[in-house]
Amino acid sequence: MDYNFREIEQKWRTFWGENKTFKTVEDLEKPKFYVLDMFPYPSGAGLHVGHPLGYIASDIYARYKRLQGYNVLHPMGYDSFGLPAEQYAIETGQHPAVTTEQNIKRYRQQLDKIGFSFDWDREIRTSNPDYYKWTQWIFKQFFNSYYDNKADKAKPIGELIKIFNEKGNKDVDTSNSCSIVFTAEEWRDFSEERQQEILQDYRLTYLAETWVNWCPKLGTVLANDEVVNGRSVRGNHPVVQKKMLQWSMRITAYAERLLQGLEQLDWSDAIKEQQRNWIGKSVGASVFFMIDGHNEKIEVFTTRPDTIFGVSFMVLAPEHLLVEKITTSEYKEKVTEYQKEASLKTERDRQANVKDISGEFTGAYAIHPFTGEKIPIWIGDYVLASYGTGAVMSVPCGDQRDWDFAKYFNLPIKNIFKDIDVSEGAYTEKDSVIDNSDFLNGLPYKEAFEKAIEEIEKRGFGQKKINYRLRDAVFSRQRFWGEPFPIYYKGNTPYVIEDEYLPITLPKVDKYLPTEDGDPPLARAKREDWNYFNGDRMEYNTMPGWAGSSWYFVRYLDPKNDDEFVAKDKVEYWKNVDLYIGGSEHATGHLLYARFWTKFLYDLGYLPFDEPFQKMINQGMILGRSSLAYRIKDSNTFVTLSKKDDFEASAIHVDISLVDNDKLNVERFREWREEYKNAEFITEEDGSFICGSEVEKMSKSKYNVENPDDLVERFGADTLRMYEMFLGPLEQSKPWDTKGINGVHNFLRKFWRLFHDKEGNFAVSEEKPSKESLKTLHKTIKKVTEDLNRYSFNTVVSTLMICVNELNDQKCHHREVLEPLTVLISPYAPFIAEELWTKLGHEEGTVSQASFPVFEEQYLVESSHEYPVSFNGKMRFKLELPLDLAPKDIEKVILEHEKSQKWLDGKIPKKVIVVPGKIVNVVV
RNA sequence: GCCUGGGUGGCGGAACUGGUAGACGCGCUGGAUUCAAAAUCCAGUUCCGGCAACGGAGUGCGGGUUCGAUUCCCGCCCCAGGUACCA
Repeated sequence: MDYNFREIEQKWRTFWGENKTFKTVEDLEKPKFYVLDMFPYPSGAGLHVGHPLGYIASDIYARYKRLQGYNVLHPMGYDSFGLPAEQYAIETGQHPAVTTEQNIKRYRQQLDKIGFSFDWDREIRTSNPDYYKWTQWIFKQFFNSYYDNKADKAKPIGELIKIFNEKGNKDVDTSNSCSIVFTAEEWRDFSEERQQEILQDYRLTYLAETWVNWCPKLGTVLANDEVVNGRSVRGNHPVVQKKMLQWSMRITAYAERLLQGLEQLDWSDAIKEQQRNWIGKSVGASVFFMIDGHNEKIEVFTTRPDTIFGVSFMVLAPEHLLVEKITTSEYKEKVTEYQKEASLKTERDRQANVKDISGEFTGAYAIHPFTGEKIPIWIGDYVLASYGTGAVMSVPCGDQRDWDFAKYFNLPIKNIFKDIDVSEGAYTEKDSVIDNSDFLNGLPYKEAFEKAIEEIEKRGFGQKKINYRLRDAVFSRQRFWGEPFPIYYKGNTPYVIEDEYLPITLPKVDKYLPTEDGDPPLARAKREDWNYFNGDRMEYNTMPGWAGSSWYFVRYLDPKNDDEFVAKDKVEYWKNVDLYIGGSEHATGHLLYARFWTKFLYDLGYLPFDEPFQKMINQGMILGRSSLAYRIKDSNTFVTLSKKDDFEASAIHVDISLVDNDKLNVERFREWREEYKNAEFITEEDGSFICGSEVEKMSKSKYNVENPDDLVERFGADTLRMYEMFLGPLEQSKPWDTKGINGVHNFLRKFWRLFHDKEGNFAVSEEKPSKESLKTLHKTIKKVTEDLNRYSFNTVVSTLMICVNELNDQKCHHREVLEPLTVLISPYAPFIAEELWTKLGHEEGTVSQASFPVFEEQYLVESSHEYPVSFNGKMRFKLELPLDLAPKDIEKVILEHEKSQKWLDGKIPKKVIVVPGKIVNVVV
């Protein structure tokens, strides 16, 4: 019997499904291992060959760990709230739940074909009320918590209220946005509404007026990472700035812990660095400058307090609140004009004109805190209102932007660096010695930095300060297809809904669009459409896409629990994810938010770990290889690749199924589309038409998409799995090439043939295999184990190929070799392995319950080694020598060898290096 | 600009801690089988010279350390991803 992969794969797919082979239960006897994929959004387009890449790798690893005796948790689910389903609903009136359900069905079918060992009993969907009940519950925990800076953790808001009642807010050290100070008496006298308003400033999720990225076309707010170059990532629509009352998450309270936590994670440097940059910690000082003739001061943030004596002017952002107050009448007109211009500029324009220097003098002066000098105050749009305090102390000798500004407006440039020339530009290195700076003179950077802060604090015009670029995360979306908030309003005051009424399910609406007043779609629901209603109105916003994905990895541990988001004993057993595989595009979104929520739930004692994903691998993208035909301008004539430069021709994407090895099937091309029916061709000399090619993203519009279903049908899932791994290192982006899949398919057939005779009968020998075959086997076990341990999935495939090639040459058909080899290959090619495992006589279990073979040194012991002999580092010949030969004797044998004579050419070698068991190098 | 990766045959890639560069696969060339094709099998395939034995060059470029460098160090070029008036 030949290798009938279709029959075999169908058989085992059914078997695994019926027997729930990969169902996982807690087992305290076994060590746990949690392997997780980033769960997909089930889009209508289905999967292309790039999607399963990460899933295949994680599945291989999950199967490998299982064979090693671990209790492996390997679940899958769907991030099923999202914009595409909603857009489709707007267009067709179809409820997003319906389309989502259909898409999930299709995803499941495609996934099942590939033979993943997921425990489908643990499947979750973020849009399922059983699931989002707990997303709402977690939101409530954020609402009911504040951040205690002293304890460096979140605590119940009740504790804070108690403190307010007893002592007011004077001494509390929290992460907050409260700008007033009150006593206990005052607190108690506040109205309920006022108290709630103040508490908002302390809660870890709170309502606040915020500048948001508003996308008019999508009718929603977008997160910063959903906007690129002033346009929405989804749909590429323009995005403008708008002020709205929004729910926010106080992620800034966790900035330092999110930064520190990275140290202990086994993630790529690139991702860690991205998160570090995103958090953007800078250490410096906050300094106050009095304004001459006003009872006002300007607060600036600087990372270079050591250069404070170099300040020769100040610049405020055009939007800065003090500008109105301090501008003198003489300069009023110009300043107002400049402010107007700046406000009209979009963020994009400001970025595009980095080189254009602009600004206006306000007519006002600040007083230098140390020297008492009068410093002119300017406004300029290179200072951003949204960062720091929106004001800078300008030190032209130490900052290039300040230097440029000073040069342009002819402002003084005071040099405070010893022996450094600043006439051509600012000196931004930190290796100089301070000069011209009173008490800082003669100090190097680090000492001057500390000394400056010390003096600033001592004299009371500022303090050391740490600034973060990270902003609180906006948590409201004006969409329908998301989690409703567990919130109702009395007047303008929000109240959370009691646990017993959760989940608050999505109400029925007549349309999925905003109302005429611009309220979100949920405002369309009538009172009776809600499964719970209280107060004057319900919250109309829904949660953002990242809400459900910020904690889903926990729900897999206990997916059906209706009393808790996860049971204590389950989370104690499984803990966090040991291996997480997914794309790197989530670096500053999902991966940051999930870490934030985990730390928060850890603070409240709900989770026994504070980092969700211990080890992460980011798989690269599989790119498509597009085929291009060149059409001569204004004609229907196409020209073959080698002659295209003789014409004025433009490239047209051709469906890759019409092209074989760059050769276009001209007949089928004519049939492909009506417009090419009468196409003419200028061919190569041999009459063939050759296409050009380009490596780019897989997309329908480029006709370069390969569908995994087709490949499974033609070659089998085992072949597809192995080939995707064989393409190259997992993390790397690489082009897809369907041609190469044959090589892997042939390998599996060769492997199958080791177990069968010429007639196709199962024929495995019970005799003792040769020493050589055992050596091949154990060499392979060793390499495969090592490679899997370092996640080198591609080289494992090569190793297995080499092994099968060698066994084939050795005519090895022995059980003692083939049985362990079957287990070895099973993580990659589970279907064929199951079939052969059964044939080998294991009727009882499946190969997934076998034990991973362990390599034995004894089979690899060599008595001799083929020494490469180099002369001056260049390998010239090889010589087989016993391994127990002493280096001195090796040297002797080599030098006396006839081939050496030629290279020595009568000369005496200067030096002979013998590395026993490795190489010999002769220096002439 | 800054940060993080990376640059090896016609292509994807291998070489894990400095020790035979190009494993494995694709493609290509030749041969066997076949009426023919597909499939399969065998041989060859880094480049240059040579029928060959063999010789020379060679891991983006230039330099260095070393008996020996794809691997380590210095300078530069190019590609990909991220990020940006962040004070």
